Amino acid sequence: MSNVYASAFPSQKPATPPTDASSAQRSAATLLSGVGSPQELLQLLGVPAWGLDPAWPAHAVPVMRVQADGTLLHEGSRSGTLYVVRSGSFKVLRVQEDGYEQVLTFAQQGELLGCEALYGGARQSTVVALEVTTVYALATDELRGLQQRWPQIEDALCQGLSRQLARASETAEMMVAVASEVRLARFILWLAARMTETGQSGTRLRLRMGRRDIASMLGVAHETVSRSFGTLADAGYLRVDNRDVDILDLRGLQARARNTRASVGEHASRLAAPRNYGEPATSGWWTSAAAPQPS
Amino acid sequence: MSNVYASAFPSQKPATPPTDASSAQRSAATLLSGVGSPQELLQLLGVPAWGLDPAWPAHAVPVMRVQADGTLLHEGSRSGTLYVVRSGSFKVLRVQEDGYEQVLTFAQQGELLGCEALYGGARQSTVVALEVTTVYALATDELRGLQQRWPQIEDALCQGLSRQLARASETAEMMVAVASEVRLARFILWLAARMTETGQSGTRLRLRMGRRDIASMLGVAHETVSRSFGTLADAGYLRVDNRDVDILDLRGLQARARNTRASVGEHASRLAAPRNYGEPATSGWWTSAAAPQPS
DNA sequence: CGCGGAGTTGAAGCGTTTCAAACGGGGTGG
DNA sequence: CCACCCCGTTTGAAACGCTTCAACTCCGCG
Repeated sequence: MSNVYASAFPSQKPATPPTDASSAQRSAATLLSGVGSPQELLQLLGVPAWGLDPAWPAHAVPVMRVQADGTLLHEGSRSGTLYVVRSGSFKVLRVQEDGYEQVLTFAQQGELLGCEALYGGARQSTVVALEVTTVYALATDELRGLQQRWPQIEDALCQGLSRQLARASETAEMMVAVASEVRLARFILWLAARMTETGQSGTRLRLRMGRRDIASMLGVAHETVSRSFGTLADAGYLRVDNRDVDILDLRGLQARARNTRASVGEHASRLAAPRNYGEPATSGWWTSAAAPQPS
Repeated sequence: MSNVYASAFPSQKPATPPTDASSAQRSAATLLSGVGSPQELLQLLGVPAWGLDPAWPAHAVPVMRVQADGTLLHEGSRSGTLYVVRSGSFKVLRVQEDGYEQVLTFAQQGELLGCEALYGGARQSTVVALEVTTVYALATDELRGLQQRWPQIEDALCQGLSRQLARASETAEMMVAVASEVRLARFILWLAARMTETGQSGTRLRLRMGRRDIASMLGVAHETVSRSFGTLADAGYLRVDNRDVDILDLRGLQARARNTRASVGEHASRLAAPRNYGEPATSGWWTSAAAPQPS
């Protein structure tokens, strides 16, 4: 297997997989499990692999496998490797000084992990696999080489970074919402939107994370998450069976997710005057990236 | 003035300032106010301008001026311009469907604004100046040209993007904290850390934003922010006079900011075992980017 | 079979929200 | 120059919602 890897990156010293230092030491969760094509990588990043010679499969990108509950990245680690989720899902968290796990987001197919590596500092967050998972591993020094061979990678990465940033603001909106049911409703809609992005159902979700993780991300007690699930189910928006969730009434759920803190009345309307009032457009999905937004 | 601009970017059609479309139409808040040097731009982005010919001041980057309460970017706009804060400060927010302004973060010197432009979609957030402000304006199509002349810009931008991402996780930690005083304590520490980054005091802060904006970002009522300020002041951590805040007891404030939701006991310690327990290191500042973090 | 973890549900306490009123500063107009 | 108003900020009191502690069920696993 390591020969495959070595042939893909001849400039690299033999058998130096771009694994995260601390994760390799602490847990045997991450394994170099093969290689993938740069075409697939670009497609994962949302850039159609135009101009890439499809008959050039010789060069490959290392793929790593992470088992369930395995740690891909460790807070404080300094290795400069970037990961792109190929399959499965992760939770991204920060461990507080008192030991509390603050979940920041959940990552799915196509998402970038370990972006802080580019910044040069230490890793800001820990990344744990929620199930069996595979990721593309891109060591920053190898990135230079890749970029020279496939300039598209550069753009794809920038776009990926920018998209991660956009998602960060989405998660922020979930966490600061007032009522716990609103938080949960937004979370479900957010998950559903991400599902459809990767070609999955969009109304029938199988949660990969526990109530406790959801609660941590939403900033509420896990009992409250349970209760909120019950409330949303009683209202007819969802059908909930442990980690299986069906969205029964999408519009209703969206309406529930819209409710925010008591509006400042006309103060806000001064700035945002006759904007999308009464418009069904939500802040993501359904009218996701293609919303023409009347300017 | 426009000749200066035209000479800086001869490839550009004359008099096509890279202003955000909607902001230029809606408010006369943004004005092309001159040009700056790429050296300063790189320095702002945290990349020392090594290798840049300092005796090459002919080429310049357009600088825009935004008046207080002026809108730099409008949610939903599609123009692909990237901004770097040169002076002053902004609030970044999303306007909810019901008119409520959800503040996502505050941006200071050196920060990137409008990064979603790279992603190609519509703007995700509105950006409003909290005071008189100047920004560097980088139209994406001009970026290509800039990159060819100064390759450092590329790296600087990537690092900036990655740093913005790191900051997003910091803000997330503030917003999901449990008690309102903890949220506010973290906010103050976060602000102070950013102040020191730009060479300002670090213990003597002049808030540029109102209580309402702080409350929105922290996800609490603005009355609660006021009360929390009172509580932190009564505890001796701060001296608060309207928008002037002095940090009197930094360690105490840090301790107050550490308090999170009741820890899951030993569940969390299983994963993060003997990590920085008892270590004074906080999640930013004081031991900011240089913390060696025992691996 | 019994243990432990995940999820649900109940009841009590408390923190936050909400409504309300008052204070203070900065602006405008008389 | 003062009065006045507007708005940001502060403080009070009541109601609500969430957290917390607790008990209980269900399920997988040793």
